[in-house]
Amino acid sequence: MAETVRWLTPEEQRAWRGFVRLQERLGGRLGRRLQSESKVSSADFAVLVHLTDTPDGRQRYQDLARALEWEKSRMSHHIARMAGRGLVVREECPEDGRGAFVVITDAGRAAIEAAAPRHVEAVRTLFLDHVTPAELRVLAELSERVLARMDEEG
Amino acid sequence: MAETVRWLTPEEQRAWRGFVRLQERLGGRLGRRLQSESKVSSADFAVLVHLTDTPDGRQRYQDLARALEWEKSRMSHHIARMAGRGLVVREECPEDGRGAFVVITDAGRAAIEAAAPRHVEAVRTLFLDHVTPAELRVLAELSERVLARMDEEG
DNA sequence: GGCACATGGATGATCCGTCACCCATGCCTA
DNA sequence: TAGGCATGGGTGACGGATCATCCATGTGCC
Repeated sequence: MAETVRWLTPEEQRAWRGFVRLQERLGGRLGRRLQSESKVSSADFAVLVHLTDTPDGRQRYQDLARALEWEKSRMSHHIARMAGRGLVVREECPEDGRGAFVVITDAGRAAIEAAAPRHVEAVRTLFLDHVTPAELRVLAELSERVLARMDEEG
Repeated sequence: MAETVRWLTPEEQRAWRGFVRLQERLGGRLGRRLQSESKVSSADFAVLVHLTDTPDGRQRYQDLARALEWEKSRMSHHIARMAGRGLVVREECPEDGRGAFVVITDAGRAAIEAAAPRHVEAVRTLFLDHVTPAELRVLAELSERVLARMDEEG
């Protein structure tokens, strides 16, 4: 029971706390803006973006789940809610009796087309406008490196 | 309706997406570790940290809410749950009939003392170990600047 | 004192995410 | 072809966060 805890140094604390707070507050604001301006949540938005990335606006549950790094359970629940609001529909998969597709509807397309410009604008005014290109590069590299480590470890 | 949306450049996308993902996955892992190893959530942990920062382990709901940047409603619900698990107790405030204190219990102290070393260790191995001091400085400055802007605007 | 308004907190509804588990289909091998 | 495991997805219960609303107490002002 060697009590050798390496507590955070002041600089480490400053960076870590700042990062955590930034994440919380930025995420909160962006989500609330999206919701109130366009009636879609951040999660809805992410799904719709991925669906519009494919030519026919259709994707397998699992592919979507992998792309967004969501659990299949979350995907299932979330798609059910989105389907309830008419943003997407569920479709059976002919080739694989187990599988299913998520397909964006016209209403879904309308929703994301309305939401996207406002969302991008919000990301700019809340975040990007206050960060230099050099800082942005550091942030990107750092994020990718840490994410890669997490992938390796599992 | 001038359609002049300034979409994100590739570098902006890279940084923004990386940042968002990092936040999601890091937060997820840390939370799950805390929960499974020590039976407290990230939110519990934050509350307990702030309580142990005061000499007698007691703080007003509202002060706690301001320190953590939580809504009073969230604080109320969360403290109720923590009280149910015996980590804190609620106490009436003699000077102000409306107010109340949150007080950490022995079980609460035990919980955070058990959780803190593991949590710090996890923050190190998952994040700090893969970030240079220079990057950390950039991250701290950037976070504080953006947070300050958000404060100004309201 | 009596009114309006502010403050501190509680509550119930609703949405979201996770966990544990279930079920059906597909696949592979004995 | 039967048994067993893997895969794709669904479900219910629960903890968690937010919103709108409510209630009691405090405060300022006429």
